[in-house]
Amino acid sequence: MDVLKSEIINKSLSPETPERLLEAAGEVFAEKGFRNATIRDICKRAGANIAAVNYHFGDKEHLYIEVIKYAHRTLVKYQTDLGLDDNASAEERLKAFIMSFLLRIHEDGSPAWHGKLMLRELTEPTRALDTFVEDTIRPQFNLLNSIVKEVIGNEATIQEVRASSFSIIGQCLFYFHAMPVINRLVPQQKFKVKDIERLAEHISRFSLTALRNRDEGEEKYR
Amino acid sequence: MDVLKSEIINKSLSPETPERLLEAAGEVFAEKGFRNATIRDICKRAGANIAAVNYHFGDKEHLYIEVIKYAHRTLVKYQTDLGLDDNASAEERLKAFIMSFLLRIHEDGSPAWHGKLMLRELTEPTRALDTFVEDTIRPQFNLLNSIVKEVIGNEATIQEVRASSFSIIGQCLFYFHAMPVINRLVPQQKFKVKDIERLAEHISRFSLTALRNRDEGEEKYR
Amino acid sequence: MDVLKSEIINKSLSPETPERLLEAAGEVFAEKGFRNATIRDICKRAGANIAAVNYHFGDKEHLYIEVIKYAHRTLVKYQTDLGLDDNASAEERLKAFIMSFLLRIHEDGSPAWHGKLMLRELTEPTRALDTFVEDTIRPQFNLLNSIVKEVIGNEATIQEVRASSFSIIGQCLFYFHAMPVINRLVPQQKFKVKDIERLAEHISRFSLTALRNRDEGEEKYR
Amino acid sequence: MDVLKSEIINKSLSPETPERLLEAAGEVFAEKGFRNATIRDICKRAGANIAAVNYHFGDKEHLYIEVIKYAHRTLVKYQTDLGLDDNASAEERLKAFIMSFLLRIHEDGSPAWHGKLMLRELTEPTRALDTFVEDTIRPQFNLLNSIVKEVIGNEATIQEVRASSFSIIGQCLFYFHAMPVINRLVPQQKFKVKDIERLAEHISRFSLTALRNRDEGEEKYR
DNA sequence: AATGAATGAGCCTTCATTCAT
DNA sequence: GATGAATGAAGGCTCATTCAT
Repeated sequence: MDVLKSEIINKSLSPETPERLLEAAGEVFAEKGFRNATIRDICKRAGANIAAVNYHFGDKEHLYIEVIKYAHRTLVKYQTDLGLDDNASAEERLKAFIMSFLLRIHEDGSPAWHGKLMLRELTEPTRALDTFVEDTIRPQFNLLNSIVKEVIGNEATIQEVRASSFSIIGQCLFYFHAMPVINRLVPQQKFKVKDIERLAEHISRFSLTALRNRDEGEEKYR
Repeated sequence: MDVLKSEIINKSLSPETPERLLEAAGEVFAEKGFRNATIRDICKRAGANIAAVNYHFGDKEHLYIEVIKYAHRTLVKYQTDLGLDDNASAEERLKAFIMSFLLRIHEDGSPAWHGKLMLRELTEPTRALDTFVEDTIRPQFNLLNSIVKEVIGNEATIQEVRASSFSIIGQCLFYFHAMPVINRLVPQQKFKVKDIERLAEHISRFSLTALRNRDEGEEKYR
Repeated sequence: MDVLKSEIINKSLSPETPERLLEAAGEVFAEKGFRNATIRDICKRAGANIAAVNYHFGDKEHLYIEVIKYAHRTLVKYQTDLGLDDNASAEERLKAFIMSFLLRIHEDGSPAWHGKLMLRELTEPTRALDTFVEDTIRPQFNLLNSIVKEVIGNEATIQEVRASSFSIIGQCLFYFHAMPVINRLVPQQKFKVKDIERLAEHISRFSLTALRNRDEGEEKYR
Repeated sequence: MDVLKSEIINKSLSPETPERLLEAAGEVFAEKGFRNATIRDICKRAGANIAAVNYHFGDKEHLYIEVIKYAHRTLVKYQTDLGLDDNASAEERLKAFIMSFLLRIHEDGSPAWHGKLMLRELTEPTRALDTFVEDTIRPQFNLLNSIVKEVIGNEATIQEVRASSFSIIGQCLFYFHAMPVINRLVPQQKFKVKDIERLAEHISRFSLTALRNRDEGEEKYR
């Protein structure tokens, strides 16, 4: 009986059904993927009726699209400049970018559903990917490109800049794509914020060293 | 009609049912994931009856496990030393490793199902991951670690070596995880073997530069 | 066509789906046994969709359990004292017990599904048997024991009482277990209420005679 | 490997495939019933190929029929007079009949598959029941009737005799039909040969007492 | 004479969706 | 505006049976 009561209280005090559905759906889609997620599960977590998804969003796919948009809005809201002042050096800005990137897809050291969902979208793209790329990813990519270009210097070709950006992003994403494997290869405790900082440190150093000494590599390999 | 004909040809000329099932299942599992793959689809592609999976492999999960093993066997079979002689330098071996790694998970420029399946296993690990890590991944990881250690020099800690290996692998994997996004960010024709070579070139240079000048980074960031 | 019509009538006038499912499932389980009964058949008889069982009862096994409980409730509801007044003799009560027992598992002279289902549960016990024994059978058994004890007299051991009760019940059950054989050994018309009365008469007489003259048997056989 | 070897040895030393199939099928049919028994299981127990049943018996149903016939042949072979001499009294012959009946469907205290199978045939008759009744049951029934008639005396009607025979058989069968319930009502150790003797003792006494004092019952109840 | 592979029908269950209120 | 009941299309799996050797 108390369960029922608390559910009712929850219902009246918490956000309205559509937002509760979005939040619940975000978790479930992130965890199970689009097809393996069930509407029943989502509705149960949201404390909503089984027909609520169809009622508010039409069908499962439209719910998914709205979740992607919702995730983007949320990310944008929490996006900060990480305390950089305007005349920070390119090196500082790169390091800040990496740290921000890592933090955004982690939360309490484990990937938040926003991050997980994006990773899914990379690996198993749906129709939502197009808007997702244009709204969320490309701005970030352009920002990173401009930083990289500044570090390398103006003589760098656009191809070189892009490839270097991908090298940097690839390093970051690896720690989320491959977490199950990493944990098996190098058993360790849970990933904490502390570890994210160390990780950002490593990736920054590795990448900056590569970028700054680019001419050396060029001599030997071209 | 052609479908029928090719099926008949398949049946009479191609390998026996179990192998046809493994091959078909590999494709489908890679494409759809374990749960979204249907036995009906697999059997149809293999030109086998719907009950064939049950007969030869017991159930869907055991089929999947056998597919993972089969993929491992196939990868090992095609593994080569890429023409390195015994006294190749660490730099040469690193570049060969990267090239081999990229080639092994590509086929005609797009990820072969062996590669795709492994990526899936990274992102959505199943019970097969444990053996997969030990049989397939750890040996490669150890090999890479030893190469990296030789490049950096003996003073490197094990943590540094591992982090650097992850940075290298991360760059490689990015081009498979994120292919749909890459294609949207930088529209291009299909990924061909030629592109893989250029890619290996870039990753090698980027990584070697970072490794060789490691002490510089250390001064500035520690 | 009549089938269709009666189905429509059923749907609108008859009890709600869960009860219709219980009733239909009772018949089918009784007739075919748990494993041979098909959900399709049950749903068709209940005029319900194939997914109705899953929706209302979870799965086939839970439906079965509920059918057992439902049968118990139904039996209890129809249980009467058969018009005995409070100071009826033990003999009268035994005869009433037998008559009631026979009537309860018959309907129009042939075993109703409640009865059949119980017989099945005896022969092929499922997990439902435990509760079935405690809820339905043991109370009846205790009642019979007390009547038997009163007829024999207080000097009877508990073992003797039980064995005699089993002898009585055995005679009753035989006419349901073995009906197909009985009909072949002694061809006759359908079993009617009239026959049940005659049968109760015989079993009562046979058993009472045995119980009342128990000491005689004891002399000769012990 | 040893398993394989011993199987081969078994195969060559044990009876020929058809008989091994009959024996195995008897066990499985008795345990699971006709429909729940699987050909795979039967063949595995018989150490035969999955296609052996169809090869030797045509199909599952014909195998079943042959099992019933086989069970009859076996029963007849082991049937004895239990050491009665020719001028034994009706009472002695009744007791012997009961003992023989109980023993025939038990073996080592638990129902052998011959017995179990017959019980199944009573409850869920198949097309095999007709021959089964005529070949196996009716002779026994006639024998019992003649004994009962002798005990009661010649004035008994045929209806009375039959009803009494059924009362006797019913008592016997109860201990096999209802064993799971009996064990729950009166928890006890396993049923041993000793118990069967005691049981035969009780049923004999109960029934003889009833038969001998029949006129008393008649007075009161008719 | 006997076998292992292969078949297709049918079962239980799950799921997104729709209906009636 | 919102709900619980109901739907029908698959999906995984099992089974008796047949095929090819």
